[in-house]
Amino acid sequence: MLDIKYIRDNQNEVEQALLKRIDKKNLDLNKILKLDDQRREIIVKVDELKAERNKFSKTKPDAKTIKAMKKLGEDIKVLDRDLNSAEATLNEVLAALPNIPADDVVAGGKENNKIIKTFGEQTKFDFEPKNHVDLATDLGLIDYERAAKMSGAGFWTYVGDGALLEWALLNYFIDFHRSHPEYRFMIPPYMLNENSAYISGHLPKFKDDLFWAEKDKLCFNATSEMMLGNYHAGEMINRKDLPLKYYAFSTCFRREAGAYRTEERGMIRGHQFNKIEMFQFTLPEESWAAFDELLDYGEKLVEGLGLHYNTVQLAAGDCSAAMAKTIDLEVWIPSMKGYKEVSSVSNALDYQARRGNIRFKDVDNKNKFLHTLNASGLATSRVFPAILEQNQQADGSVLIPKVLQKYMGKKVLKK
RNA sequence: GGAGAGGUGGCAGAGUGGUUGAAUGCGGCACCCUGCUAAGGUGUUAUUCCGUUUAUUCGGGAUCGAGGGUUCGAAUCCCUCCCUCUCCGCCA
Repeated sequence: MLDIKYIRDNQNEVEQALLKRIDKKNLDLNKILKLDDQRREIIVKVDELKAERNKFSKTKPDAKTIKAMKKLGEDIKVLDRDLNSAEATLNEVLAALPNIPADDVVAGGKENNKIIKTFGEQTKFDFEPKNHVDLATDLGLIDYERAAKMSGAGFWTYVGDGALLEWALLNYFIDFHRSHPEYRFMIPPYMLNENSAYISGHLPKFKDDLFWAEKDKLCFNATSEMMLGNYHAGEMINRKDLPLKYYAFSTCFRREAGAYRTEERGMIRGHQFNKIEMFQFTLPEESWAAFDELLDYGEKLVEGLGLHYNTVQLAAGDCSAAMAKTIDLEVWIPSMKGYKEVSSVSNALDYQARRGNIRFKDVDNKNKFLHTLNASGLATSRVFPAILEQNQQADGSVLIPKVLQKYMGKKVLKK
């Protein structure tokens, strides 16, 4: 959520910045400011009437005044209703506006994304490489068929060494984060209520992409970012307690309605996957340094596995709406001849904090919104296939990355 | 799921229809005093919106879990919902 006052005072700058990420035809700040004018007009009127009423409500009024006040009360009620609907309308259009992109974020969509770092190189095979679905099936790591039988397409079951590899990855991630003790480990609930999903910015936009427990009005989290962002919602954080750094494990659930393409079968895009998420609540002046830290940690995690990946700075139009800047880590999947996101490092500035009303008392004694950042650290569902495909051998076996060997008690996955 | 109790300022805790944004205590902050200083005194101490001013200020509105209602007037009465606690039931 952007600050209406800021838009009021900086209409041109806001407009220019937003045009980097959305189409002119979808942007009408004049309409928003007009709604704001209407809102404030009503406030002035209704406040005047209420002041009048309050004058007489301090003591017992006489019969004549009571009659007059009754009329006044009715007028107030009407104006209050007008005000409520004016505010609701304004909020709706305001909430639909995306965040203002950071200065160094270029305009345009996906086509303007830029690789800013490459680690390793594309694997050269002197044999016909398999895709990860065949590898996982042949090695007995993943059972797609029985998972589909139990739960439907888009689910899979980790089996034997497959389950151990998944577990090893999570342990590797967690051990890495444990070496930074200022980060606290969290295991949040995996279901959340509508209000929380709204605050995290996933409602109303992603309503159809979430799984719902209709009867209980709860949805399954699609990323623990939804939970971590809400963790301090409505709170006033002590300045000296900032930054607050967390990493959380959660299983994530996504309907991925209509998202399937044949090349994305297997584990690339599923209804359920595991992820460790990093999250920070910071002082405004410190959020870009925090961003660099999160990016560094994400990169180290992928590099530790020895996987070839690119660091990609997203153009404004490709960042999700709440984010001022996003850098993706994309790992090489040989069979797809493409790179798939394993981590997304983002700074929301005060956009999420405003929505969730998360503030701190600053040195000037004013309450201000803090900044929120998140980054995967990491999602296993893209790393797992990358390991299988990048590390496969001519005989169909797969070398286990060195850092995972101690969790698995072996160095190779074979039949 | 049933029955009961409760949700008030940073915390504890008064307040059951009218100068109550809210007593009192604790905590915080500022100043003062004091040669027994981990003491004493005085003052101050919520958020947010609108208007005005824009270094500052001033005027007004709203907020006692949330939303609605009754009333000239609601922290206080009524309804719905959420949450906490106690007891009972259920518990793959």
